[in-house]
Amino acid sequence: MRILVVEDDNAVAGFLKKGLSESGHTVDVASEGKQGLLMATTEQYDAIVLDRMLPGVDGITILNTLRASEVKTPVLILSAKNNVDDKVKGLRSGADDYLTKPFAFEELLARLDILVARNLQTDVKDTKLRAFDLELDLLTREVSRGEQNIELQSKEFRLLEYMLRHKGQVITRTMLLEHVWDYHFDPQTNVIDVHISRLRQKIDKGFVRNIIETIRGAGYRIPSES
Amino acid sequence: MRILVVEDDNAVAGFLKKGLSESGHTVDVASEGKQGLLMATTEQYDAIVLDRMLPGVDGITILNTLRASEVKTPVLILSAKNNVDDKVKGLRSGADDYLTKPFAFEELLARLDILVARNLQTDVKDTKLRAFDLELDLLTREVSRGEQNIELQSKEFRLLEYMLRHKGQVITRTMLLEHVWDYHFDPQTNVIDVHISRLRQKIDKGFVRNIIETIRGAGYRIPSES
DNA sequence: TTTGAGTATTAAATTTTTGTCATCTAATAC
DNA sequence: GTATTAGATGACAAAAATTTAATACTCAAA
Repeated sequence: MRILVVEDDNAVAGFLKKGLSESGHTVDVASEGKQGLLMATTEQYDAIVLDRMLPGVDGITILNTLRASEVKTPVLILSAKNNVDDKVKGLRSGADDYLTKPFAFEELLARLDILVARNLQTDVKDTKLRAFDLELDLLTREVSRGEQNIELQSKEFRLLEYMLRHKGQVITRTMLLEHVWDYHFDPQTNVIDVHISRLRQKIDKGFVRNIIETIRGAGYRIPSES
Repeated sequence: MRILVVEDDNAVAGFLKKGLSESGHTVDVASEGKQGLLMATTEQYDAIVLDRMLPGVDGITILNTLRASEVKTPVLILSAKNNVDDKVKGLRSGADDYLTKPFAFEELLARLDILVARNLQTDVKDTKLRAFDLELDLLTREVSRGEQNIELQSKEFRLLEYMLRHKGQVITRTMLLEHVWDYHFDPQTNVIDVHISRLRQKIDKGFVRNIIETIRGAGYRIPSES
């Protein structure tokens, strides 16, 4: 479990790092707000422990910025302020928990565990696959590119789903035959080429950026990002 | 938002009921552990506020029983005990939050809101529809009854999905024409009857309990429970 | 620049799915 | 008990999706 601690007080930061590490977690420490924000947005953490009072910025401001940029990592605020208004304000800003100093390390650990367990549960079920402005919703079976809705046949849908799940890698015809067609032999025809062609007519025709690339001599690919 | 308060101290219970009601919530109070357990398992709540110290039973015991019987309603434990071991024990038993008396009502409210919001998020993403031992997974498009896997055509799948989403109510042919076939007129044929028949062959044939009931003169129904 | 292998596209053939119709069965009212 | 109506089902027809096959295009090496 990977945890980011944003805390300027070296004593507290050290204490947290030591304790969390001993409990088997990986810990990164940011001693400054801006640095913490950067790390939180660029790296992937299971939870963030955020000090309320940081030099320069307020912890709440960081939290707001974080939530505004779609980062959903659970945040536990740590604060010396023990008055109700501050607590409520912290909780209402999108924090998932709020603990006042001094605190018992055991309690912090228990609370972090709960936050992470909850989040895992939720995380598991992202029902959408994406590439550029193309979106495929596994639940509703809707596919769209930009604003436009696209109707796909069931084979086309499965083909696109498989390719999106393997975004970034080269997908050979054999892979597609095995996993989309369930053929465990070579049908000696160009079924796949035909389906790729039809799929392209629907998702790439009229757009500048093509979703499906041809890798000559190997197969196809949907590039990872930009 | 519907909240169950399990609290033996009348003063506290009254305070909570008044405050939560004023914030627009519906509140039920149980002054005894056993009663609380019964209400929590038979009724549907958005959150439970559970006193740690109840006459007779311990709050933790109730919590354990609740979780053992698959009740996932978020629980906030309220306690006079402010020592770390107790807190940790409470949190580790499956509570979602732990607040010590005396507490500020505003903080309780903020914490309850977080719990409920979280839970709603999670709830939304249940990708399975069920009736008796029949299960339909919207994500993988797999349908099974008991141990057995069932292959459905896309129309059959949509038909079954619609019926499961309206489990318990009578489903008229007009409803099915509108929502599964997208016909906004009467095709004057028995398309639906034929599809129901085919669906039944797949999901009901060979089983004692039928999933799809005929409501003569009205339509069909999948009964709610047992 | 030419050539050939690899890929794209179109049209036709085939298979699968969906819909229609006629007949059979079951339920309810008379 | 019989008649009448609503629903169930099997066989066939229509429509739609998928596959094959023929042909055109593209890229890169000789």
